[in-house]
Amino acid sequence: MSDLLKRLRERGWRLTAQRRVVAEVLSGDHIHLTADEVHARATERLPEISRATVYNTLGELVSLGELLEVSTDHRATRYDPNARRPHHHLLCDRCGTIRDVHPTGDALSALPESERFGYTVSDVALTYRGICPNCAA
Amino acid sequence: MSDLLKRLRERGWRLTAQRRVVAEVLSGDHIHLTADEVHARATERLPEISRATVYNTLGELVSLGELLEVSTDHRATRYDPNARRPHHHLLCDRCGTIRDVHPTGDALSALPESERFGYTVSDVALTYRGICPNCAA
DNA sequence: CCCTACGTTGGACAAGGTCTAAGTCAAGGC
DNA sequence: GCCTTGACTTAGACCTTGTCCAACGTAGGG
Repeated sequence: MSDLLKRLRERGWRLTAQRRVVAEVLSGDHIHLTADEVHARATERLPEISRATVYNTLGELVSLGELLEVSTDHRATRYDPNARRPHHHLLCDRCGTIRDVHPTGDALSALPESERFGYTVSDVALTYRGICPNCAA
Repeated sequence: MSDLLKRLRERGWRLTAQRRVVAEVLSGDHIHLTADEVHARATERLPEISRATVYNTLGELVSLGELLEVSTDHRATRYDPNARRPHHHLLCDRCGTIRDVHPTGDALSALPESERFGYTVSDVALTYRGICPNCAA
């Protein structure tokens, strides 16, 4: 959080109340909010913050590599603040809850050259699906 | 295709011209159309077919397990007719082209019990990202 | 303390998808 | 073959998610 803001300042970010609030709302583990949820929580602390600013800020954080976009299904994109540590996701099919997980092995190297079709492969996303203990009960 | 229609009849599907056309449009390998693309191609063969019917039919095929939804980013969901053979996807970040790929190993078993958080895990989706040879040139 | 370029705002707009009420038609029964 | 009926289709309104813009506000260098 403070770390994040510091890094952003060093990269020429102007530090506004809105950006601070968005960064605060996103801090923590296993946080995967939609843009609207970020906006709702930000509004609690800074009532006048606009949707456009939330989208702008999220977009900037994504291109700076501080935030990860997670698109699970065709609904709203979620944002994952845990972008600096590589990880994958475990998604509950019923309630949509997401957990960060760390499978064994390296998924990237599991794709043989013959299956790359000439692509330059740079990244891989793994999403496990299932039912969380809460929904199973 | 004919196989597909036969399976659907056996499951009580009423066989209409619209459903036939949607099934036809989707047949083939490495096909990953958006709902709108399906609608456009279906319209060539059956001009009056409506968007709602295309969405309905796609949704039904997905719940019958004949079609796979692929949501790559926040843009339109794509539909993959290759649902009966397990496979994963390789996506071009620039133009959005998707290829079906078959990595080595079993991604499902790569998630240790300690990383399952009590979830009943049933499925895993792997999406490789990169640049396709066309866009690289 | 001022200036100015960067940031924020609200509202209009666009794309993707869902819903509904009214009309149509596949297919089983005669 | 023809009727009947409930499943299917239709057009269009509507919703959600996300983008764009022109006018306004302000962080931070000088």
